[in-house]
Amino acid sequence: MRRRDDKFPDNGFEAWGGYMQAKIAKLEEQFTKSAGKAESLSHIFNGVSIYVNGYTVPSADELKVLMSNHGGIYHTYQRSEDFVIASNLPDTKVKNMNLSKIVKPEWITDSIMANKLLDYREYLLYKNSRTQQQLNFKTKVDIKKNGDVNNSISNAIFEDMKQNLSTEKSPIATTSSNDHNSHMNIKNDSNEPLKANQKPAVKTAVDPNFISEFYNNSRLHHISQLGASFKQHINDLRENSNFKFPARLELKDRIQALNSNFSQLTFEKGKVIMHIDMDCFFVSVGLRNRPELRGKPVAVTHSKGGQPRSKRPGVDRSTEFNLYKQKQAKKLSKATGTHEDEIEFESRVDNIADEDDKYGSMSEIASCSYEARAKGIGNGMFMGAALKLCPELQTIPYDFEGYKEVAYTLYNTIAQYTLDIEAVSCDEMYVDCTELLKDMDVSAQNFAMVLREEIKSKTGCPCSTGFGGNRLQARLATKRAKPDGQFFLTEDLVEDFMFGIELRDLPGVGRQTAQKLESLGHKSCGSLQSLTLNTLKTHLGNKTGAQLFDQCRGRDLNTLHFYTVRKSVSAEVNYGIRFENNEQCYEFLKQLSAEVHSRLQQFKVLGKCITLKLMVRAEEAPVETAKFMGHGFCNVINKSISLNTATNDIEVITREVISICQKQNIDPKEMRGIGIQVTKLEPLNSKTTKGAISKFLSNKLTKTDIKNENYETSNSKNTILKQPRTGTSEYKQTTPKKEKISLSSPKKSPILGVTTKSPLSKRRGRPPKGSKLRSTSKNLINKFLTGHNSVRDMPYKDPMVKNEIPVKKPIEEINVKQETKIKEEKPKGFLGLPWEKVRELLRAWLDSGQVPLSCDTELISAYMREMVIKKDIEKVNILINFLRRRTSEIGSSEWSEVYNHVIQEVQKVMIFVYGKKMFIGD
DNA sequence: ATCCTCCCCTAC
DNA sequence: TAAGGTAGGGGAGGAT
Repeated sequence: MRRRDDKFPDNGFEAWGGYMQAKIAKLEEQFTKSAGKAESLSHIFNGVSIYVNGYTVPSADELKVLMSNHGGIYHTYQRSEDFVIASNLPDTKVKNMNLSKIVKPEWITDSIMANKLLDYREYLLYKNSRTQQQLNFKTKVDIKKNGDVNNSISNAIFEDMKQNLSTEKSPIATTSSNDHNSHMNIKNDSNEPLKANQKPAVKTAVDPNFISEFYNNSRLHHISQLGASFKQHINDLRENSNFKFPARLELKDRIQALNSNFSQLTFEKGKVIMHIDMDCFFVSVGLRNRPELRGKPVAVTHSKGGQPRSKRPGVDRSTEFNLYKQKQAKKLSKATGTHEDEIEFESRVDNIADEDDKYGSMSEIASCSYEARAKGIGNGMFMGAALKLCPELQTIPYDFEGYKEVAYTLYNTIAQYTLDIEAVSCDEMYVDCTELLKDMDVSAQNFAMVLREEIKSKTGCPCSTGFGGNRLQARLATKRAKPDGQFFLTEDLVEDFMFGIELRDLPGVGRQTAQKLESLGHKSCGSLQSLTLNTLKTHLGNKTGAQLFDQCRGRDLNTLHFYTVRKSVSAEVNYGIRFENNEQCYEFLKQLSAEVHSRLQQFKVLGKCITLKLMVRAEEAPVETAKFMGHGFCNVINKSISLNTATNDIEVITREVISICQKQNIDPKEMRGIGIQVTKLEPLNSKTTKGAISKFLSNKLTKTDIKNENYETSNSKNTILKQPRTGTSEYKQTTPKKEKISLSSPKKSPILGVTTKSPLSKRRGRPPKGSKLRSTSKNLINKFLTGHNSVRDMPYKDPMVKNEIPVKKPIEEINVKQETKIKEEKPKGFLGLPWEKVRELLRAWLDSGQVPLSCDTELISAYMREMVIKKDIEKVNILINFLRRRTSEIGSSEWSEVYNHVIQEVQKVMIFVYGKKMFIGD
């Protein structure tokens, strides 16, 4: 079934062929290096992809089987089942496989490459069907002239195809019924041959490959994905690190070579938090190899510049723009009490000319240089408006590969020295430098200087850093430092500094909040300080109000999060959505579901809640949108469905979203945007490792334990949630009986991924008012508890307590005993404590100078287990580090046993929840 | 009270 | 032409 093109590289398309040849040569090299077998790579174009050395890459299905036989996960690119290729297998594993049939993961690790290959395949498809035709060589010239092969390839090919196609019917459409043909991406609505003077219709979401092409070009998509990948990157680095940083030595050398002494800086609370951010990231990356543009106003955008276009029929920009403005005015008047007509505000659609005007471009500016900013241009602004402000504005294209490269360099540079990093986005992070600076015994100033220099020399891009005693201060300091600078917001500066900060510059204060605050008469932090906490809460809500109250004083209680856990997975497309009928809409939902499914797999999660987001043209809005293929002025509909069991099943997702969509009863012609979101996530591993865990737990739970009544049941299925009652009878007394869930209303454990819809809420509750924690207890923790804060006084926060959990009997387990009653007892008061209290408590316990009681150890273990289950493992990590340090300082065997026990307990749950152990340094 | 759902806001 | 994504926090208001 597979055909083969043995004329490679293509002789009629040198620039492109040459480019591909180089790429493929590189692949070959990698292949040869790892396998030692390959001789050449060439192409087939049967809709499958590349093949190696005369051996075909297996089909998607074959590859799936092959990979999974070796314990790997198969990946596709472009969401088209026929295009490969990547696995998550380690090299060694791949080497042991039949390599001549497998494509190594690193061959194609980037989407650009995948796209080029896809393009190439398309081209070959195309060429093959037109063997008699000579290609137009104009594209070659264009490529040369442009000098930017990477970015002109697709367009060049496409242009070429269009030109050739315009004289006859699409060759692809005629070749066969093979649906790979659809990759041609040339839409011909009428299915009639295109006339010579007819242009092919534009691509919309109806095109089978639309999603991948759109995502390829979407800056926001790239930013989002890349940002998320760094959160994961930091997680991974932390997990695999021994937290020793040999590079610090060399860094210290460089600092000492500076031979400059700075005074010791003091930051609030002795913390040194650094915020680091690349300066106009996209532009800087683009300027690396465009030195001639340095110092000029430059913007990164899709638009090539002010070439006026002819008007699309039906476009009515002013009507649409007015709708945006009205909506904004309405919102503001509601928020501020001012009359709609009296509100003045700036809108993004101000200053946009008509489509056929030279200032009419509605291409968004992703990033612009400081020279451009000086003229009033800003990120997110439309190109038309920007050109009005600065007609000499230079534009440069996106370079997503470059962003990735620079971002990785940035992260890996910092990660050499510390892993106390919170990734914010691909070009921005917070770093807790407290330990680092102390350990290296260097000044923050020197450290910043050398670090920034290193980043600049490695990436060719400038960055700025800000230092402060908390994340807010560090962030504001960075803003002050920009561009290409550093700033230290020391303790003594905070008050004055904050006074002058504009509210809009506070993180979390966006357009809406800023305008609301302005309507209250406040523009700066200094002025907002005159408002009371309650006033703020009244106007902005409890949390936001309190946050703002702190923020305008330079306070920030939020700590850095070094370890992040994803809470939702989604994919949406709000561009190019134009359906003729419901079938097209459902087909798109199917494809988008596939995208979401693929992401769920990628992140190894299942979800229980599926939300469909629809953007529908508002009745008053013109049918033809102001922005080409944009969504225009829309109403947004969000509808969600909660499943009984978490899933990542593509069929289920597709079925549910289509079902939701049908219920909305929307004219498909009016759809302008579609998104699918999956929430209430659970780790995929909790299901797959269930068997192993159970086994582990059964082994762990010896008969003696059971006899000793440490557990009230012999069934071990849910011991993960159970708190062993180690010895004392105190727990029994304190467990309020009425909280026991009777067997007659079976509830399932959420951690096993089989929670029914309701129990989460049901099983929560306060302890009965009268219930007292054993105040007579001799154990220290309880003394501490009672002495410090009576449990009843604590904000009793979701203790996740179940006293009794009926065990769901796995269907596959026939031998399981029938007694499914499990009793769970938890030291509720302790588990209800806020984390800070626990830390305090832990410290008090460790400093008590006494021999630890096992019941105290259990309390701590139980708390940490719950934290892991709640996926709050960052805190667990901190507590464990603290515990390790202190127990090793104490040095007694009892305390080290305490530590070991806690670790063991935590790891058990970690494996259960995350599928792997937590990294714990030594 | 405490939840859930839908919606808004913010950030990059 | 143009590529208006994605995740998280939080609030309003109804259901329980």
